[in-house]
Amino acid sequence: MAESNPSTHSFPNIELYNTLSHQKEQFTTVVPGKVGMYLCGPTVYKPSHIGHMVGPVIFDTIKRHLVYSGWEVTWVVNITDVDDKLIAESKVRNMSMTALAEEMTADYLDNLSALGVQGIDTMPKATDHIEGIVKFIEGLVQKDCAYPADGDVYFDVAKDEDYGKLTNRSPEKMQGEGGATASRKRSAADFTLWKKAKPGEPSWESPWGPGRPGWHIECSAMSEAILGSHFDIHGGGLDLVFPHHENEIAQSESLHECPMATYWMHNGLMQAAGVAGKVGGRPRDGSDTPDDLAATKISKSTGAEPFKELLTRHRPEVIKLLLLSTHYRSPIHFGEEPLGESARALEAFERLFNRYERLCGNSYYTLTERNRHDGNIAISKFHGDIKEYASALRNRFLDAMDDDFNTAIAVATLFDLIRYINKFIDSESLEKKTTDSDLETLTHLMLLMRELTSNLGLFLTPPVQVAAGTDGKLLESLMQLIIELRSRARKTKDFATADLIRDSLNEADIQLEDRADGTDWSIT
RNA sequence: GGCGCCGUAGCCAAGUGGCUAAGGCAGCGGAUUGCAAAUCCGCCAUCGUCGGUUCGACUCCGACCGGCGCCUCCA
Repeated sequence: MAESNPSTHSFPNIELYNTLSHQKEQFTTVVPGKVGMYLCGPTVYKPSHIGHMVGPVIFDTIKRHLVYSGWEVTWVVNITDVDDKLIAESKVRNMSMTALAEEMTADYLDNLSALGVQGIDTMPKATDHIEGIVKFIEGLVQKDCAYPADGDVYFDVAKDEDYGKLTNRSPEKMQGEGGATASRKRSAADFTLWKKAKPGEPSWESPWGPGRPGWHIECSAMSEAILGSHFDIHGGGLDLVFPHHENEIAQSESLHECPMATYWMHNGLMQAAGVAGKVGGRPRDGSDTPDDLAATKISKSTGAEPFKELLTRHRPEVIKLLLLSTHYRSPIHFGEEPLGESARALEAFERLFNRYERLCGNSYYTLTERNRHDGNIAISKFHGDIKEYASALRNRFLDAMDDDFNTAIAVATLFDLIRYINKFIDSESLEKKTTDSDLETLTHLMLLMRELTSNLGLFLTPPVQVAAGTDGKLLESLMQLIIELRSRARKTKDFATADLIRDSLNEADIQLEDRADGTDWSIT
């Protein structure tokens, strides 16, 4: 039982890729046994699209794996609720910035909830931390790392010796924001910490007059307030590496004189598939022009559809499986075609879950989600070849996750497990006769599956029924009737009628599956 | 122009200096089925091109070709 005491825990070796060092590093935490993790969240001025969901899904899985492995994790995702874009959009929609932010935050939360992203511990809003932000800027001004200019405050890049270390840039080579602020800045690379308010704009009092925070400062101030001046993991999309994270490092490390985060993790960006669902790369043949193959980043400017619209066509689980089938640092090939493939792949899991439920009477979704420690113990409940297989498969899965959270390999092992369990059911003819011992083994195998799918954050809750309520009952009884009639036809070898029924249902997207013990139906 | 990533089967996508280069989708053959569906078994790649390093490279280096991202708001 000493194992349950964090101070005596032995933690697995985890390696993760650090953008700062451009290589994989062994994971160690600032405070033993505890992990502080900060992910840059959305600016809430428009409904979120698929791109906004990548980070949360991936980091939810990362948190799951760390918690599963014994760490105590605090995960922070910020909400940027004050910003130029919010001000502009609230004018267009003739509403207050606060109301707009609340509406879009609610949209964001709905989407996270649909995707089963459950691990976020706190979601600080920038407007709740103005005081801390002002103090942060004051500290920088006092240390002469920043200077006020006509109501604005700028970070002085020249005072930060290692500015650019995250992205290998030097201030001299950068063009900077330019425009109206250029004349007030000492260097083009200097960036805004505090922005003077124009008449009518939302503003807060400060030593430099009324204004609002610049883009980067909130993350520095809020991460410090919640996680401390040096925490473990800072994450975000690859598009945030520069300038956002570079500037966060500059601010925080100039003020605190310690590393801001030990590990900087960045996820790949969504790519909209080009023609024929292709991603790009080398030309395939003379007929393919590069333009036809081009994949491009999905973003607000390319008119990505709101996530909620996507959810009307695709179940959250399908989207999640697609996201996890690619390594998090790679670009993700996204579109209707890949989503369709993901949906077909997903069915293999759900058919097995249904099969298990038919045999054992238990829903897969009620099975216990084990942690790593309990999973280690549970492996000993298998015997012989099955034990060998289960143990090897589980190790393959865990090795992949320990190696920079390689969910692509982890998912692949799951497909192997599906085949293995189906084979077990087939070879023992469990559909025809079962013994207690067989069912016990089957349940242990399914518990292993459960342990691993929950680690990824997959199949947490039963799929929402397409037809619910009274309509569902009506449909159910109609289907029972139709199946009964077809069954009678089959018994009298009237296959023409039986096939007519099945084909007609097929055209209505209802699929029948005949089994020894009856006929199942499902909506495709 | 500067910084960085990538190019693996029809499509998607892992991976390794040398045993059989994961897995998914699609396809083909077989078992099973009244026929299907599902399930199981089997088949399906020499890793953009050209050089170099090496006993040996798809994996390391170089050049070239092609794609993508960042340098401006962006998850």
